[in-house]
Amino acid sequence: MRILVRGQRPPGPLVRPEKVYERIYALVKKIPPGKVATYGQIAGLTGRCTPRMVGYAMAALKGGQDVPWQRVINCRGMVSQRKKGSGALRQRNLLEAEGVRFDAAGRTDFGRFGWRGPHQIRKHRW
DNA sequence: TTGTTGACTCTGA
DNA sequence: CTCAGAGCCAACA
Repeated sequence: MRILVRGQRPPGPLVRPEKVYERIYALVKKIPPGKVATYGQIAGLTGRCTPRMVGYAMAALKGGQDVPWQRVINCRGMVSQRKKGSGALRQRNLLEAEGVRFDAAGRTDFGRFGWRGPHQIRKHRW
């Protein structure tokens, strides 16, 4: 029996990439202002998808799609650094404008700003 | 076709 | 607490 590890995809076929992106974007749109979700959280809610793919979907976003990409951060509560560009700084500024606070180490408090999910999410479970 | 590269996360040391 | 290694897989050259 295969052990399910967070950060890795559950067994079973992946849905088509386009569908995955659509699902991811639809989910991200549900995150209310002032709240943040993690890549892994979105991946888990999307199903059959990995956190990396969520990050890739965010990176593939083009302007004018009305997706609040800034509300997706990594599992450590920090804004993920980009390889290129200054997107991370912009993301942090947008979040702070929504009321999300970061400590001196650049981390936010999931207890206060973490999104609970569309209805009920099962934390630490796929 | 094959390599390489990420806006990730987990485990173990 | 930090750090490295492994696993993941779509996009790109």
